[in-house]
Amino acid sequence: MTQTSDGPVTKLTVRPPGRPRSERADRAIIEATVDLLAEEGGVAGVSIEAVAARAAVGKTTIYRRWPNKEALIIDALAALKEPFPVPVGDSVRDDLVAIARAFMTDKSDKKRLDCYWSIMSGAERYPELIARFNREVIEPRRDVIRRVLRRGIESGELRADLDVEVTLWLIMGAVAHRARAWGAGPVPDDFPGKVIDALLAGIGTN
Amino acid sequence: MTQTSDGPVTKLTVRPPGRPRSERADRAIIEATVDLLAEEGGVAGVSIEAVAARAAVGKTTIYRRWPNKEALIIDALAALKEPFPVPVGDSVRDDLVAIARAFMTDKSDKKRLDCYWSIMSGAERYPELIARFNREVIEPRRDVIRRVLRRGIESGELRADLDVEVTLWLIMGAVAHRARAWGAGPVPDDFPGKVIDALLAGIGTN
Amino acid sequence: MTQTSDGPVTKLTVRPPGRPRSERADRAIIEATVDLLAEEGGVAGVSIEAVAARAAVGKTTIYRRWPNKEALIIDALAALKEPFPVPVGDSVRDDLVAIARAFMTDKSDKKRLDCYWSIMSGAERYPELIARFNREVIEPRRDVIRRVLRRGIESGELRADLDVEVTLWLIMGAVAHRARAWGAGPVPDDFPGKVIDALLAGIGTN
Amino acid sequence: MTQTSDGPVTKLTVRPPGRPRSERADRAIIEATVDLLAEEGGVAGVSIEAVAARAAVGKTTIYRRWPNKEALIIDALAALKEPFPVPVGDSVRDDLVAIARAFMTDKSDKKRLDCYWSIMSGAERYPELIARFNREVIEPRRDVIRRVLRRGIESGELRADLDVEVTLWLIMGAVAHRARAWGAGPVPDDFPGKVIDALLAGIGTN
DNA sequence: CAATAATCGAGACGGTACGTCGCGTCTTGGG
DNA sequence: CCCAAGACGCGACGTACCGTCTCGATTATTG
Repeated sequence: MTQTSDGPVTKLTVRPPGRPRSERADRAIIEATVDLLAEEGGVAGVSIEAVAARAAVGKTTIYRRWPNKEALIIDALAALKEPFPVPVGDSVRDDLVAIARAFMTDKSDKKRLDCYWSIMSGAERYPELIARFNREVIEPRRDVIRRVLRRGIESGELRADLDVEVTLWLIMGAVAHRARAWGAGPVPDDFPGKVIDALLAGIGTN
Repeated sequence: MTQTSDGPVTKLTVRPPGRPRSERADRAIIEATVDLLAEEGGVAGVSIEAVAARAAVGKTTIYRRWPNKEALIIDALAALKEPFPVPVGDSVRDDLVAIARAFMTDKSDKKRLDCYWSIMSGAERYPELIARFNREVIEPRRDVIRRVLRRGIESGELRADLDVEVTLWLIMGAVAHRARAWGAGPVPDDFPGKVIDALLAGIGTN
Repeated sequence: MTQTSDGPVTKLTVRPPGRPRSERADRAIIEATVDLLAEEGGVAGVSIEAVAARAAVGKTTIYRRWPNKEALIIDALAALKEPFPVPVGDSVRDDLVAIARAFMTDKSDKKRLDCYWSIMSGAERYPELIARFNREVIEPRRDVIRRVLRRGIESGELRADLDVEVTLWLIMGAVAHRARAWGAGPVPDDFPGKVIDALLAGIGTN
Repeated sequence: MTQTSDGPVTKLTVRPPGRPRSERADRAIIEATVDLLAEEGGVAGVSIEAVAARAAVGKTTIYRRWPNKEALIIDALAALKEPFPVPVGDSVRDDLVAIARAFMTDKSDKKRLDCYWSIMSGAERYPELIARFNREVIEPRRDVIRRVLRRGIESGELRADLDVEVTLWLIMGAVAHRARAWGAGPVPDDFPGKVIDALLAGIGTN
């Protein structure tokens, strides 16, 4: 820190010497990575070489920023992450349906959904990736459901003795598994509603 | 079935000419495949090269039997597959809990469960694999639940207007997702019971 | 040595197990190397990648045979080496002229001459290369001149007190330097004769 | 020639605006280049990167002065170039021997000789370099020999029908080739004398 | 003295080649 | 005909330099 400044210091980080890293390259690399992740359908389909080619960037430029493919994809993930609003509708039931529907079809574009599952596929080869993905993308969304459930308990719409975590697994599990559609065809439009209603009413006779 | 033929039985199956394939190799390959699938935690971790090395077998010996990795793993899967009995207990509730518990922890060893999830992870890189896996391993187990649910409807233990398929997704989803335990730690012993009870009673206040 | 043979052993080397190395690849690689050496005009112009591409061969196949570029070029050199006949003409003078002319223009194709100088260029970056080149290609040719000179001394055509090595440097030096034609244009046809004649007669007045 | 101007002399050269180029950098770069040329033993061993590192200078500082490596080395060469006096001794023979010896061992240090051959090695990868080197360093020295030869012809010490150019190739070739000493060890002290004497007397028996 | 302008070192840029690894396939001699 | 061994062509890996291109900082001269 070479400044002898007086007054409130505002510059907390000094720019390092030399040519600064190109933000254009940053963006191009992340975009190329996300595109390949969605198109190739899996972490394995994303090669640094392909990313470099598509981003019109030298491999060096990628390796200067990320030590390996996993790290690159983790950061590309961040580009997918975006705040998921807590819905506050008239009823908890409608909110849960809305969340389920959003999660299954993702209101944003197809690319994002493709990436989600591409990442889940690669899974265990890239444990750090899956961990961060859960922490930064999945868990926030689980938390949204958690809040709605707690609101429901307080408002009396849901049972007071509800086990929130168990309910979370029921909702997330049904939604995520069905969305994956392992050979079961596209998700019917009324599926989210049916799931939540079944869950609310229970399947037992009293 | 290679028979050693005794007595007057006419030869129904002719042994092909040349050296017969080594059954020792067959077993070693399948075992190595299953081990790798469980250990490496993913289809990608299973390379023909690695299987051959672990089975102490030439790569040719593998490729003579299976056209590709996918086919090999499918057959290795069969080694894991075993009949899943339809439980007929005193109550449908107990049966469902038993099924859920069995599915999550699997009666047999850890290896089997690891393989299940390794395969699910591989996902769309190996569509044929996942398809056959669903058909031969998953669907039979879903069918067991289906039967129990139908029995519950008939016996009056479950609601008459129950949507069986939706219920299936709820049970299977919760169970499978939780078993995968994406960072959530080991499955508590009472989890299956809690899930089924929550589902039976419903989470809404009538 | 696993053979229990009787009689005179002829098989001195047993073929190693596995698929034998492709002689076609051997040839293609050497040829591609020589071509590139001649065309690109320098060791630096020969890249393993380019050799592999031109020979329609994987890089692995090259690296399996040679540890690095230097080693490859050394062996490619051997393909250029071919016996240089000791001329036995009517006079030592004519023989020397013939040798000089052959060395400058090389009776074989242009490619060989290009390679010679390409190798000499790379020189110090590849000391082992230049050493072997001298030993296997240059020195044999020097030896041819040496023999002719000795014959001349015996026959009385050359001075008895001739220093053979010094004479060698004179002949080889003039020839090689002029052939290199550092900006001096193509070698005139009568140059070899002029050099040898000047050398024979001496430049001094008695 | 940057003059510091004194007295009434009108300014003939105007110092350009802005920060003047560092003469320290100039010197450091040239010195580093010469050192690398001698040490690495070849044009290829001289990389701008290496020069910049050794001169403790930014690469920009080099590229601002010279458009490419070739140009840099050409200028570095100039630092080596120094007038080569035409010897006028008692006899042409002694003069030739002196020149030959000087050329082989070079009065100045080892570094200079190393550079000479490093440059000659680089050859056709750097045609402009070799051309200028010949023009500015080699040819002047050839010219010195040329003058001595002409003087010898006039004085009757050398044959009147002498082909000066051919003789030049003989002397320069022997000297240069032997100095390069491709594996032939250090140059014996009496080599120059022997070469010139052999050339003067001729190797033939009249 | 402030403005101007070319310099400086540092280091990122796109690119090419390196030598290595693992893939799935092919091709041997021997059992 | 099977088996092991291992070479084949291929493609991606991560590294090292290359020559070029910005940067902020420095250092002279000029208005």
